[in-house]
Amino acid sequence: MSVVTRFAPSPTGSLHLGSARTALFNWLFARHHKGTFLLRIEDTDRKRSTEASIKAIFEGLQWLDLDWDQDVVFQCSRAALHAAAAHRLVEEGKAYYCYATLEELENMRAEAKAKGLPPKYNGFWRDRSPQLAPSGVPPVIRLKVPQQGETLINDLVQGSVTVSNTQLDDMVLLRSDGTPTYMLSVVVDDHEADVTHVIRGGDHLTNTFRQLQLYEALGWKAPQFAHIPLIHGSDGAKLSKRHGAVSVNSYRDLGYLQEAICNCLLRLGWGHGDDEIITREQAIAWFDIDHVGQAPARFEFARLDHLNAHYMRTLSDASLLERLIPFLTKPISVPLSDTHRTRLLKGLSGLKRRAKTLVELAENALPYLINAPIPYSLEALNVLCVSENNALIKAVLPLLTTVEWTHAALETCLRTFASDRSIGFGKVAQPLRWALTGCRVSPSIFEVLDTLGRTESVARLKDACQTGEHHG
RNA sequence: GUCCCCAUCGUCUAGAGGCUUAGGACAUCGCCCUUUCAAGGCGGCAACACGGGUUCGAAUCCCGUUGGGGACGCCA
Repeated sequence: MSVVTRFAPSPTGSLHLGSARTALFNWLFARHHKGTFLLRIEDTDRKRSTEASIKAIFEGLQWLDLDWDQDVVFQCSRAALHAAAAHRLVEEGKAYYCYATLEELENMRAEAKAKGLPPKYNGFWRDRSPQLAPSGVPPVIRLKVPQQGETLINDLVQGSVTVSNTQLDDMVLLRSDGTPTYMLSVVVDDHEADVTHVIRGGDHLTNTFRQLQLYEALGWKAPQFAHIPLIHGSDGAKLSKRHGAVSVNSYRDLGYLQEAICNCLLRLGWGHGDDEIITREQAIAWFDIDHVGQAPARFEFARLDHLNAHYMRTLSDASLLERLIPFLTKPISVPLSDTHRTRLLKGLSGLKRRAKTLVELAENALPYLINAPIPYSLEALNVLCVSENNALIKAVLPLLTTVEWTHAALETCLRTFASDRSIGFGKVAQPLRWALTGCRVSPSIFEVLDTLGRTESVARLKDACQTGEHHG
């Protein structure tokens, strides 16, 4: 039988990093086995589901390049089918109407807890005749879960996990307003879609005991389960909003590449020998759940930064530029002109080695995106107004008007200039750097000159001399 | 409170009883390169949580302890 996996997020927020990894694992498993990867939006909680979340989830998945097969299924559109399953179980005597109020339930749990028992519904209406139902209380439908024996999960990641059925309570299948709960919908929909492998976060492990009971009651074969360990923050607790950026969309806005995010997520809880940089193709070829670890993994930025820097460096300049453009318009707040685009493309190879994120890259690119006269910070002015520096720049200027404008020629010219005066090259380069970029650090000075071009470079240097004199 | 799960360098991991003096990567530290900052190269520091078994032999199997995490909704 061909593999069918699914990613089934609830649209109550943007795509969480942990959910993204779940999606990635499901996607990879399906692609590896040449199976099917489905997307289902679990919007049975009408109060908390939002259009914005649905949009964010689609965006996130598309950005990560995780494509799904077949149409998206919106779970609430199938509510009638779910309700029918619940009513069938009532008819078969496997489920029943329960009239307990919210207050009563709260009391039951408190009472059980006080006695050192698991906090659960006590089965009050399990064997009572509905004739005794109080008037005006709309009932829920609960599953009759056997109270003897135990339930076993043969989990593909966690191994066999057993729980005593006394821990399980008669869960609600249909709410008093007639809408299905997650427990019911998930089972019905996974069954209808012929899902073969349910790969999801470890926080669902205990739900699986309940869902297994439901499969049993409905007389359906349960899929295989694989509960992957959760992603934790640097403090060891389940990754959540208080750890800072948590949605994939926010990582995109922080300037991370989808390749880096996927590679990073893939290596959280899974490994393939000594391989660290793993392409999409390799991931598909190598990924399988038997190598997924059982321990939760901490997410830390350092690794993501490193991977991101790597992927930025290896991307072609042309495609990196395309990804960089959305980050550029912010600081310069004007559309990219052709001159700037050409300049940037030329300077990108030196720039991309010096940044961890697109945001950082955009910041460093700023000197290429402005024209003389460029703004000088107080720190820059302090360098430029030193008379030796000013004189040095003045002395270099005539050379620059005649030298052949190539990286190699510029290098020869400036190095000769320095050695003729018996000064270290740094003494020449650093004032020039301040004058040309307004910054303490930049790519190689020859590269900066080459990238800016003769006209712009000379203009900046002339302006720097004037500005320096003025402040001196 | 009840139940379930987990445990190799600071972090992510390799490890399927002898191939292990426990390997790689990130981070960190040092050196080289060098016009700044990076990148790159070379090297250093650094782990099998603890205690019992099983076995000729255990990071690997079993039990316990400790520590961490997760779940206990008419949320998903």
